[in-house]
Amino acid sequence: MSNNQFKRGELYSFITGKASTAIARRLQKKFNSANLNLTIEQWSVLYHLWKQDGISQQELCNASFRDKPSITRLVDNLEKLQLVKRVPSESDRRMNMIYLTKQAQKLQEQSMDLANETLNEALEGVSPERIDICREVLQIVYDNLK
Amino acid sequence: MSNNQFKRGELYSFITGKASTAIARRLQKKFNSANLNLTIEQWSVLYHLWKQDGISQQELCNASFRDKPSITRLVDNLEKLQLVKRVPSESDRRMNMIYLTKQAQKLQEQSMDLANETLNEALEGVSPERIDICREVLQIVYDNLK
DNA sequence: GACATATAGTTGCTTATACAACTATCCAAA
DNA sequence: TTTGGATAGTTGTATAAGCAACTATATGTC
Repeated sequence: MSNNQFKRGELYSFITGKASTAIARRLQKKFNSANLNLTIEQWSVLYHLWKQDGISQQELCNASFRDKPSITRLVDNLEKLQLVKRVPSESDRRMNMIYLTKQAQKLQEQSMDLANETLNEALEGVSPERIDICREVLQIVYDNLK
Repeated sequence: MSNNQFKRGELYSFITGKASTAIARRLQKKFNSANLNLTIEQWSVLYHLWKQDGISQQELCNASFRDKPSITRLVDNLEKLQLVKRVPSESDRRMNMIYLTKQAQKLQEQSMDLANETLNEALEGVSPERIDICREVLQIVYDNLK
């Protein structure tokens, strides 16, 4: 310690992700209050499908930075909730393409509003410039380690 | 969206904490390679005890931003690993004071070195000024929501 | 075409988190 | 001194992550 003056005391919270934990908890509470029967993790999978529907589980792994078993089980649970459907690929029978149901499409606007609301609360009092720097630093961290 | 120009696409990774997940995975791999039989979560509890030994489970909850059941079970597992001991408080019989064992004291230096190494890898190419801004933003986020 | 290798997905096991409900103890006010 | 509320910790249940081992399918090479 330390070629970049990182203070030991704050190192710890960087690793454990206290900030993102706090955001996720707040968002989960908003989901619960709105009677969206949905975990943040499930929502994060839907988020990628709202961007592009009908992608494979492997693509969901890459997009959501999760391993294959995690996606298998998240898709299991999302299927139970009737929010997605597994459709075997015709061109490659190893693959499942995951499609949103109409019910899931209906959730997009409300849940994204709650997510934006949460982020606004989280970032209250932080200037756009500083948010941008923070975002860039977190992106570099991710690229350095992924 | 958006009184602070937060871009939707990056909003998501802020919430899911991709950066802190990447850091934690890297550190866990270093622990495994070094044959430290220790999870990141267990390490984060030890971290607070290295700062101050003999605190209560409730104080560990506050320090590590976890709820009581999480700490109960982490302390359970740390006791099984013979890294901490529960000692009933004499002044308040509801409380357990948690003490490090000698074995846990030995882990401090090696594990902190690996944590610092991980952070240096994570933050490679980021200027101290930008790290500092990022740290401050994450602290504000935490304070806004906690 | 046969075979080795890679890829997509699943299952089993362990650890951790979140929430609710519970026990035990403490403390303060009547 | 009793009683009611607060606090410390535990337990049950559900969801999720990480890792290894597994099946099925695809692909490239001989």
